[in-house]
Amino acid sequence: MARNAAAAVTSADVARLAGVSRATVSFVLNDTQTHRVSEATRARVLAAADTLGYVPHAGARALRAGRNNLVLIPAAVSAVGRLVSGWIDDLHTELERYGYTAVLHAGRYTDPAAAARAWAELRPGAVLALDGTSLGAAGAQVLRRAGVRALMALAPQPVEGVHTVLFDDRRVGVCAAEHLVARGRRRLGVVMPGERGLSAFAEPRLAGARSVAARTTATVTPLEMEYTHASAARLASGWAQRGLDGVFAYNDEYASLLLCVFRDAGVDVPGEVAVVGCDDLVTAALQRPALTTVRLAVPSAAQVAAALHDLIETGTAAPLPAVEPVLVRRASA
Amino acid sequence: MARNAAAAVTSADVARLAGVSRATVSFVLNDTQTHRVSEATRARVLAAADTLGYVPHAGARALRAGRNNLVLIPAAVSAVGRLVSGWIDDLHTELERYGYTAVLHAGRYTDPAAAARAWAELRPGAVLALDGTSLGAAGAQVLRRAGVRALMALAPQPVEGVHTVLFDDRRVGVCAAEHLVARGRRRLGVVMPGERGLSAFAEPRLAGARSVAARTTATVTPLEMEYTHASAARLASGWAQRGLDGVFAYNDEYASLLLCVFRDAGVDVPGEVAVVGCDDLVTAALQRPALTTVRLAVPSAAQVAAALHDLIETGTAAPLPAVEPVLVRRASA
DNA sequence: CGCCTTCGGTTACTCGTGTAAGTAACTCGT
DNA sequence: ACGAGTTACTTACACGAGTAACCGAAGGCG
Repeated sequence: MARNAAAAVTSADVARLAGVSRATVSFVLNDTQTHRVSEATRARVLAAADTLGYVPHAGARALRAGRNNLVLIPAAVSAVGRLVSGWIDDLHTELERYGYTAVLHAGRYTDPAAAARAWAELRPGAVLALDGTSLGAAGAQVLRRAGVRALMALAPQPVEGVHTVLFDDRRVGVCAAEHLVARGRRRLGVVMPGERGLSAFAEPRLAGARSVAARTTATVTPLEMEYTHASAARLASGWAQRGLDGVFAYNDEYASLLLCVFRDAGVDVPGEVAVVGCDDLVTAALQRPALTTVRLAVPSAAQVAAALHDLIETGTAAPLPAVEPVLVRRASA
Repeated sequence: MARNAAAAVTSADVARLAGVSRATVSFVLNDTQTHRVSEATRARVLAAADTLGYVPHAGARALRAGRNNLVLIPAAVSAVGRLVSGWIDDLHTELERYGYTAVLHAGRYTDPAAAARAWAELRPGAVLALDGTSLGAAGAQVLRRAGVRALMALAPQPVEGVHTVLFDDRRVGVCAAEHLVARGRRRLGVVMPGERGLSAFAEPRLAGARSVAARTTATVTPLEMEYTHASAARLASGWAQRGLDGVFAYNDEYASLLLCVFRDAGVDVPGEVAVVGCDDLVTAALQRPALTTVRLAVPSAAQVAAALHDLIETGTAAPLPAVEPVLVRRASA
């Protein structure tokens, strides 16, 4: 296998084989309208490119054009729940329609500025941050200076220089906690998941629940929990002495896990403890007891793709509707 | 907001501000050992880079160096189950240690060659395909010609030019079907999920189950199913007239969904129908009845990262152990 | 004083593309 | 027959970064 010998094939190779100049190759392959090429040479060029297996160099193209067609979505895969995974796939498809290449990247960075620098190196056309904290005003400035045209983020309040889709995780916590309080619960637990990348969502949800407690007679206790049977079982086994009568379980997956270990430990739901999840996953309605949950209405992938395209092309886009948490009441709370 | 005016800051800007040549900037920022720079100017350069918020242009660097530090993982997010999502995050971290930037990308391509071309445009240092079909010999050649150094894939048999980790989804189907047959089941159903990107896994699993049927008295019926309550309920409601006594449910998530709708429809598990999942997720053991499943032992993220690094640097790497399916027996089958 | 090193820097070329500007050949209208 | 216009292509440069080769000044040594 002549790996090193077989250097990457460039448009110059295609030009040589087709017996034309490199410029002509470029005109043909990009279908440039301002220049005409005879059908004969056009065919020769296409044939040459095909036999050589020519693929343009995105880096070189980005260098020349000053931007590329990447859309970077910084997010840890495990932080992408079932709720958004389908949505992200749809977004891929929508963006492809505009000619963009969507890409997911989950680095483990010490601070937001370092993360922004790493993203900026790729010179993406757009950056779409799904959590509220990873793209702040400072990071936005770094990316802008690096020539990134479109910055979009889900965030609790408008960020300077970023097209913000308003979404406050605190309101999720408020929504869940208010429901629990309305159902007569006073000693609330809030699950804090251990998985990577989730604290950015979990912390504000906890804060939201606390704000509800502050204006009522309720109390809030954070409950550290890994997404493992052992960790959940540990929580359930010592449940009696905690004396909690309501739990907001971060999301439906954690909630389902809790329902299982509560059942095994003989803790009655919703009798002894009411449970609220989040995301309204397919399985939520199928749990026994059926899971009360918070549904999040996210703008459609098509809307987001269109907005990103506008941002890249014109620098501005119509504001997108805010994400509203809606309580879906079922049997568990 | 002076978006267009504020052109991207380059190393030339840094050089100007620091009062040195661009070469010196490059030597300082890359800490080049072969050239010495006085402490004074080194400090000036670093300060200038910092105040300007300079970030190198990955494309330009890739152009010059002939390769970049990207590791491309082509996979749809929704096809990445809970099983591998944590693994992929770990892989991100491990690769970062070597200085690589891992990136996930899920395009919807008409054929594998088109997909390979799209990936090749980015000129990644490595491509890691997690499903057996997306990276064939033809795609490998395209990528090789584009200068991609490391190609790695999970595949049922060695692929020309690709560092293959042997993993045959058919064996998953065999493993599940053999267990069902051993438990006395003869009329088997195999769930074929509707989600994007899953057919690459589901088809061979079905084939594996069929091969078991072929050498026994059992029959196999494919069951089209979406990951929705409605689709699952439809399957459960017409269950009696199908006359099936065993199901391999593709994975644990589909299996859990099935268990729920079977329970609601009054279909007894495992009495009337035995159910086998796959992946051995956290929730599998917690289902009622506890879910029998197939566990897949994947090489560690650290092992894979090391192998990719070796491939990029030296062109060869030690073979990784094959992925073995292991049946985990519980109550549902 | 002449010659060799070392230090600290610069100049100049390269990577692969896209495109503005230029050019050679051919057609056409009067 | 000759400028004008059209067609079909080429030449030349820019994008941002890395680095081999070069270069002047200072220091060391006989």
